[in-house]
Amino acid sequence: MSVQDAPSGVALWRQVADGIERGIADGRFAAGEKLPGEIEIAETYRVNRHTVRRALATLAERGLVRAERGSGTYVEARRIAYPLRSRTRFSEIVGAGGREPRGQLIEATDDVATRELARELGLKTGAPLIRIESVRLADRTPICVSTTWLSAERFPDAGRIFANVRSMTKLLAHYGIRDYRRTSTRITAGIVEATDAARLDLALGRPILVVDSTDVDIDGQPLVTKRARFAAERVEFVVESG
Amino acid sequence: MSVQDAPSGVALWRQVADGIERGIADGRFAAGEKLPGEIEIAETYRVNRHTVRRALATLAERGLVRAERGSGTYVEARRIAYPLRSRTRFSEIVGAGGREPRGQLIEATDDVATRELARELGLKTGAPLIRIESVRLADRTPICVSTTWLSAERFPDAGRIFANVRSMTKLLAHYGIRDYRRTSTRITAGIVEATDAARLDLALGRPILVVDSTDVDIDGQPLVTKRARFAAERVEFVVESG
DNA sequence: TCAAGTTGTCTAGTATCATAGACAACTTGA
DNA sequence: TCAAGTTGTCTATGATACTAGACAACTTGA
Repeated sequence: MSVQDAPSGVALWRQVADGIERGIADGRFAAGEKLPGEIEIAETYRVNRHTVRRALATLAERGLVRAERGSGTYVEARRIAYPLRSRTRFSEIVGAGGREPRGQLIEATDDVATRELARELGLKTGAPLIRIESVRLADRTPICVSTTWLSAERFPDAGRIFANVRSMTKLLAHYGIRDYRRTSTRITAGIVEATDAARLDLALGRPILVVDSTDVDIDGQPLVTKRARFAAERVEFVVESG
Repeated sequence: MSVQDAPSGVALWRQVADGIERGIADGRFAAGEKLPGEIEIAETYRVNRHTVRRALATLAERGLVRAERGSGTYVEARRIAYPLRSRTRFSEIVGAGGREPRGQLIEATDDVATRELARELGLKTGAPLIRIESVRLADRTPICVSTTWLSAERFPDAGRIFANVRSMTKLLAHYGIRDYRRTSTRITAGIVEATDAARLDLALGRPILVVDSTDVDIDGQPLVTKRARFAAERVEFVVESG
């Protein structure tokens, strides 16, 4: 960072990494292509080569690029990079500034906990739940459909409230929950089902990525659990540690 | 940061500041309301009180909160906080991860440079320009309409290309421009005109914020200049130094 | 074979980040 | 008036970020 700049709170290597990742995401650096050399990148961003190396190291760790000694660094990613952090919520991915984007609600209905859901939410099998179905778009292209379950006892009227606020963060805030984090993200794959195929505008028989995740409050108490189904041909997950 | 966490590249004080700002933006902390005490915030985020103080200091510097010694810290912001950084571009505000959002194109036409536009773009009066009209939404609410001018000589066919890529970053990338920054952001106010009122879904006679800005490439060469008109009752600008 | 260009790995120094503790200055309400 | 709670300021310490320079190891193409 130059001396005269006010500290942004975002490390330089992170700014460089984000810049390169943006370049990959919007196609300036195509899959398989060679990135500019570390020295050139350092000059572009006006930082030290070591800072560039740190940025590239994080991208390599996440599988977005691959460094070849003596040759160069190459782009590995092929689809939309979809970061999964321990604090991931859609409003954070899309960031501050504008209002948070909203999952498009399909329906909210009552449900009861299977043994799986009960274990995930720390409830008893058969406990009353609220089930929310929603779809998420990027550039008007459906990216995923997801099902969210909450305890109907802890969050009475959650379906009606979600229909109004249409945001999980606001829904939780309505119950006094200021902050929460994600635990136990599990990723599998499958074949799209008919209803999901229609919602995703996807042909029958196409592969999907299935993501099961649970959000807990700051004390570790489970709040909501979700199963999201992504069109595999449109996204690529990048799991981060932080 | 706890010892076991991987470094995120985002300073703790910045994470706390972003969290509080998000709380202000989505209404968890209403205007005029008192924030939790510094010690309580520190416990919520599990950081030192000094770290919280640094976060609050940046928010205070930007006018979002106001600290009163012996009493507490109070929320000042009233509308959507719209950060204006020297590197502001919409894709950065909205962040990485999803695809970048796109300004909704209204029309792209030919134009010629007035003396004002010529000075801003480093061209001669009467030079051929391309004018792009677009509207920007947040949660389906129109936030601003903007007019963008580019040199028709330097960026031939820019209107047609923008109609395809619908993104200023991609448009510039198409001409080999990897990086650019914003200079000379000027903010004034006015009364909405009829065409803008319709596009903003705003009643006639309502106030607007007018933002004139110019983006330059990494060598300081002017690329594009814009005039954006914001519905004043929906946004609040926060000019940052970085 | 060899030169040029690339990534990998050291050392070292400065600035910032984050924690920790203590106390002052001030406001509020009992 | 006074106690409790708040923000403001100071010192101190260790960890991390960033820069700087040098050189090794390797790939590519002439």
